[in-house]
Amino acid sequence: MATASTVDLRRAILDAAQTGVAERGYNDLSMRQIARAVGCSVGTLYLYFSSKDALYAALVDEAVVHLVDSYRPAYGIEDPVERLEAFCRSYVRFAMTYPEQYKVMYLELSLDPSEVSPEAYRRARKPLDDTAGALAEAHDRGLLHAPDPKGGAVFVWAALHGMLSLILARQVDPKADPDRLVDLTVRHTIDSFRCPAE
Amino acid sequence: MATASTVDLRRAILDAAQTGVAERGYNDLSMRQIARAVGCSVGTLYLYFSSKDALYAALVDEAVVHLVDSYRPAYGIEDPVERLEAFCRSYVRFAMTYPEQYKVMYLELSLDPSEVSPEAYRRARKPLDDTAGALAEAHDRGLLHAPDPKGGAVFVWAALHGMLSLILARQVDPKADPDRLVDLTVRHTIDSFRCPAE
DNA sequence: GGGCCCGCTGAACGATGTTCACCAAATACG
DNA sequence: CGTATTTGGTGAACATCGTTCAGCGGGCCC
Repeated sequence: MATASTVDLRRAILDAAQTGVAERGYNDLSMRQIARAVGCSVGTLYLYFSSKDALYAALVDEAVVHLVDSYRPAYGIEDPVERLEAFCRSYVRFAMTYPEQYKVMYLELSLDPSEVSPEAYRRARKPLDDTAGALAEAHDRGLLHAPDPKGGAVFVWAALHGMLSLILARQVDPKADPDRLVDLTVRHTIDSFRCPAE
Repeated sequence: MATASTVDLRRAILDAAQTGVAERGYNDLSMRQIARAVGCSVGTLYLYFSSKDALYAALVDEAVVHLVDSYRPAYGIEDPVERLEAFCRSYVRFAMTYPEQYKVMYLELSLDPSEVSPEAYRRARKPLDDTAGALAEAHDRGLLHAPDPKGGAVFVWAALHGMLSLILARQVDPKADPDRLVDLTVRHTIDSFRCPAE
């Protein structure tokens, strides 16, 4: 139980940081607040994470795992276009459901990229590879026109991420319904591969 | 010359903040550093700007003016599709040339939206309206298929902004050439309005 | 010339992330 | 069993941050 309590402490720190970030955002969440929520001292946090950014990076790690997990049901879809759409909807649903994690992952500029672990970086690229795979399959079957699946996947990512970040940063017209906007974006993005114009 | 020196001081503060943000980014630029660069005291900064965020918002104001100005040459282009492409290229060129201003404008989440002035907000929407106008004109002439120009313009914005923010946040593969990526994005985005599939 | 006002100062305040000398309990060893 | 060592945790202290405010000096009006 001795070692169990230490691993539980690490878990407790992550949980407290998680809820704190969700409530107050990264910048307005201090290490002292986390320590108080956990019930330990500030110095203890640095026994488990080398810095606030490192703790943040660990949060990103877990968020990425959740995102990748949410892709799993879509793997069973046989039609590559429908699978692609399912990927897109998983992505936007994740961003809309866990906006703070999403901001942490892709929006927060203060996070030093060297802080995120290489495994996390590799994991984070899986959704992109899956998207490229669906695009390639759809192209081969003549369902979509995507001669460059890798570049196409980056475009899909950029389009979805762009709309999501505009919404999350409250840059778009507040009168517009966010869900409708992302829905239009998903459809328009997929439709953009339907024409052979490119 | 008395009043001239005060207005020059405001100008000097803005310039120092500008270069400081470009060199170090917003978070790592302190008011004391700005004051030292200007050659005045910290307190003086607060005589001209009520807070660091307000100073930041003034920087955003000027960046928006520059962005809108960069759109001007494109107004002369008669063909709406070419005009639309010119708008897109102005947008991405601005973001790639002044990445810190661009981050300030659309990426920085810590900036309270209430801090940016209403005029700046209105100005910032002009590029969006111009894009929607070009889309509507192209649709009417049968050159593009954009039955919802306003929504289409938001999509264009989101696609460009998405790719730009991914590049600026160093999320995309560093091996890829950024200029080629944005070029592909611009073309693919415009082409997405070429097919009547939607 | 004396009073006033205005632009400016910089020390001070609370809060931040981070470090480090200390400590207590548990484990290892003779 | 007693002592030494390691382990995990503490919280005061440090530098720095954004922000405030009592005070200062020099030009303007009466």
